[in-house]
Amino acid sequence: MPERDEFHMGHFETIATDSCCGARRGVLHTAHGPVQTPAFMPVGTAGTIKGVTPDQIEATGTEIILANTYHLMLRPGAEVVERLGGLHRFMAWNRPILTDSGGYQIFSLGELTRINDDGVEFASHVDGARVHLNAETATDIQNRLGADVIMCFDECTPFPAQPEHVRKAVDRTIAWARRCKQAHARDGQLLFGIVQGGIDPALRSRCAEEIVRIGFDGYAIGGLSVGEGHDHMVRTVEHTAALLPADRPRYLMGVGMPADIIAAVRAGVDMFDCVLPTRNGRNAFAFTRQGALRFRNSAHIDSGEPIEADCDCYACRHFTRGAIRHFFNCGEMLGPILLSLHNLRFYQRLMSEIRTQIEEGGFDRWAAAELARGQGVR
RNA sequence: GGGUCGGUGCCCGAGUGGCUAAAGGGAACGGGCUGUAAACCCGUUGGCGUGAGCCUACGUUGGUUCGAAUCCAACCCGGCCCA
Repeated sequence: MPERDEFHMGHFETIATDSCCGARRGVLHTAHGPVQTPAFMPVGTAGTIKGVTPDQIEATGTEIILANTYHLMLRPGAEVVERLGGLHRFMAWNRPILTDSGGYQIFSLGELTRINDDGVEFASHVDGARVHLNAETATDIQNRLGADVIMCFDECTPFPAQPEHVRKAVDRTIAWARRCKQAHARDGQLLFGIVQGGIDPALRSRCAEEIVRIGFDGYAIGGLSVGEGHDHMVRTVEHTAALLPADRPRYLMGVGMPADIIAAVRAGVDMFDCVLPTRNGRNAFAFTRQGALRFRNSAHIDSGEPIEADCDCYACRHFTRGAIRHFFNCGEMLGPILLSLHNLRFYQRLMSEIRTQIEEGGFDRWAAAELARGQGVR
C-alpha cells in the first residue's frame, strides 16, 4: 500500500516553467515508462492507431497512445483483451497507454444513448444491443484492460447545450468521479478526474473544485472542442487549468488543432490527444508549418517536392507530393498511411519544439508569434 | 445483302410526347473533419445573366405535333443472328 501511494505521489515532476505564462515542462512517470510533457497522444480507439504499425508510431516520437473503453468493450470485449495478455500486448505497444472511459461516446453517439444518474445505456452502434456503462463498469473494464492511465467516467456535453443540461452533466460527472475513485482497484495505474461545465466559468469552477477535492493522479478538462470554437475553448481552458493543482498533470481532452494546443500549453496544459493527425491524414489533409495541404487537389499532380521541406518523417524522406496525390486519387491505402505518418510526426515535432522552448525560456514569445502567424498551426 | 437490337451530358446508364438542362452511378473539381459510428461526409460539374430568364444539347437530316430525347422517314455508325 505505501508503495502505491509513493507511486501516485511522485508520478509527475516539473522540470521547467515559463515565467511569462502557465506553460510547464514536465515528466509523467507511468508503469511503462516516462512521458515527456507537454505530450501529444495519438488516438487508437479500437486498439490500433489506424493505418500505422507500433514501430512506425514510435518513429514519430510518440511516447503514449490512447485506446477506448466503449469500443474495446463492444469488440473484442475486456475479457478477450485480458486473456490475450492485456492491452499493451494486444496493441503490441510496450510503452504508456491511456484509456478513455467512454464518456465521450455519450456525446459522439448522442442519439444512441439514454442517460440517467446511474450511467448510460447505449444502443451498440455495431448491432444495436443494449450496452450499459457506468462509473463502476467503466472503471472495472479499464482496470482489466490494464492501461497506465485511466479516466473517470464523465458526461461530455455538446455545444451549444441548455444550461440545465450542462449543470446536470457537471453534477453527474462529480458523483461518478467519486464512484470511479472508489471502484478503482489496480495498482500502478493512474486515475485521472475530468472537469466538465461547457463554457460556463461558474460551472467549470464548481466542477474543478469538487473533482480536486476528491483527489486524482491527474486532471483532465473535457467537454471542449465540441463546436464552441477556438476563442471560447481557450478562455475556458485558461479559466479551468488555473484551478487545477500545479503538482499534477493537466490533460485537455480531444484537442486539437496546433493553434489550440499552443494556446492550451500557455494556459498550463501538459497532455493532449486528438484524432486530427490520423483522421485528417486518412482524408488527404496534411499539416505543415506553411499551412494545410489537401492531397486530392490537382495542384499537386506533378509536384516533385516532399510534403514538407524540412520534415524527417518516412513519407517526406521517400515520396513526392505527386506520388502521394496519385495514391489518394487511386484509392491506394498507402496515401492514408503516409499522411497519417507525416501528420503524427508533424504533431510530435511541434510538441518537441514546445518542450524545447519552455526549457529555454522562450516559449511565451514563440507561442505568441506562432499564434499570430496563424497558418500552419491553426 | 437480309433480319434484329441499339446510338443520351467527360464515361456508364435511366427516361419512350409536356412536370427534362435530362434520374442514378462513376470520374473530375472543391470543401469539411478536434477524448474516432469517419481510408468518411458534404457541395459543384453545358453556356450567358445578379435574377425572372435566354441560348445550345439526347447519332445526322427532314417530318408529325400547340409541344419531341421520346412518334414517323431516310441516312450514318455499332452489336448480334441469317445468307
